Amino acid sequence: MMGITNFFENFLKKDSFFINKKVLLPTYVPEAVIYREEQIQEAANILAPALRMEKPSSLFIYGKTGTGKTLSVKHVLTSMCDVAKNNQIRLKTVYINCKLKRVADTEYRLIAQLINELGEDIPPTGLPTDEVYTIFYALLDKKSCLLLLVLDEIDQLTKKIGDEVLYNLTRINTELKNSQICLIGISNNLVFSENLDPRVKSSLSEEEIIFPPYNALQIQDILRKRAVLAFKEGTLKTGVVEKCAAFAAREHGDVRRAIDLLRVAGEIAERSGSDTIEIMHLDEAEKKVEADKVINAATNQPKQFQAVLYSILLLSPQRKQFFTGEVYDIYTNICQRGNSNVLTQRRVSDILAELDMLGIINAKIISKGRYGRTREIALAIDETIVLKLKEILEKSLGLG
DNA sequence: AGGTATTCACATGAAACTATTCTCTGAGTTAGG
DNA sequence: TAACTCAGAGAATAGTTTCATGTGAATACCTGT
Repeated sequence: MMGITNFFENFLKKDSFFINKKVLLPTYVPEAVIYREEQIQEAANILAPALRMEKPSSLFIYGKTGTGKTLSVKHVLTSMCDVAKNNQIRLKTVYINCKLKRVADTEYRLIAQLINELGEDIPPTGLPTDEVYTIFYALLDKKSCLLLLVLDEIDQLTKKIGDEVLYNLTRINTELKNSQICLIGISNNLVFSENLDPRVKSSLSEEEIIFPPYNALQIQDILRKRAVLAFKEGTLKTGVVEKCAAFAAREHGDVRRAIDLLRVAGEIAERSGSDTIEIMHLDEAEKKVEADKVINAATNQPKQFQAVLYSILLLSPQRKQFFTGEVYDIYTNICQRGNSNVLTQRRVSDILAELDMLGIINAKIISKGRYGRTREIALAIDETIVLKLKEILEKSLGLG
């Protein structure tokens, strides 16, 4: 009893070396966006007509994850909103992330979310989709404003439900009397528009901006800027920022990851009772971030999915690589043992593809000639994670 | 030997089905006038 | 008669099944030398 109280006392007394941890969270929007001035200016040029209530060209933004796309767009939009407010311009901006599960990842939910943003409530299900459209039209027209609609991770949306939604959204303008809508799409996928309906493509990507990855030096600068705000002076050992940046630069310049890494390193250092953040903590953070990612992905999946993953884990210590059929056999066994029903091989094949996407396995389709065509599967995660993951899955699946 | 043709073991696609969650509608019921 | 309840029809969605078609190359099967 005393021990734990002491712990809390000490915890309070020993002031944290975080000044403001929020700065390192992905939701943080910094005052200034550095190394993106060019792109921001270009976007501003394209969107500026909106302030005169003229519909700007629709805009498409490409770039890998963590290259500042979302941040830059948000930055531009907030300043536009400020100006609009000062000058009583009826400009509205809506930002929607299409990847968010149960928020905007289907046609119905996307429109429902839009209606929500305009300040109206809509039931989560039960209504026909075209009725939702009608409500949206009416609502938007009533507002008589210019709407700048940002669809983040738009590639995820079209991959899942096709491009009909986008077509409908671009067509809206011809139906509206008092309002206009301007689409701004953000995509991680550089060849996204290739497999789009040509009608949609032409009306959606009138203008395009490409965000190149940051290089290591730029990442360093960005990290330092944040670190100054987040940590007390002198808590960050030299070399930590450099290593963090180098690591991110290797991974196509993903700053978000780098910042995340820095935060986790800080947390680990704090918990271990150290006064400074060492490179050692960074290494540990790297492992933890990776492990968390995998474990999160796995636990959020349905039972059957977990069963497939579990059979792969069982199979992997014996052999470096194996094939779909072998996984399926083991999986069938597990299901029978766990008394759950067995999925078809067709479905398992899809699950394997998903596991590949999540980066938990490496699957390559190979042909073994006379002996068929199949996926060559290898586990892509660290040994230490495997044990942990195995435990979690066993518990979740109710296996002894 | 050299060239086709087969054939395996899945992959990949499309459509359709199932269970669940939710709304809306309208018939039947209730309570009050 | 107005308000209330409650079953049933209809939607959206996730997860899956069914049916159909595709596919790369190691082997089997020819062919002519």
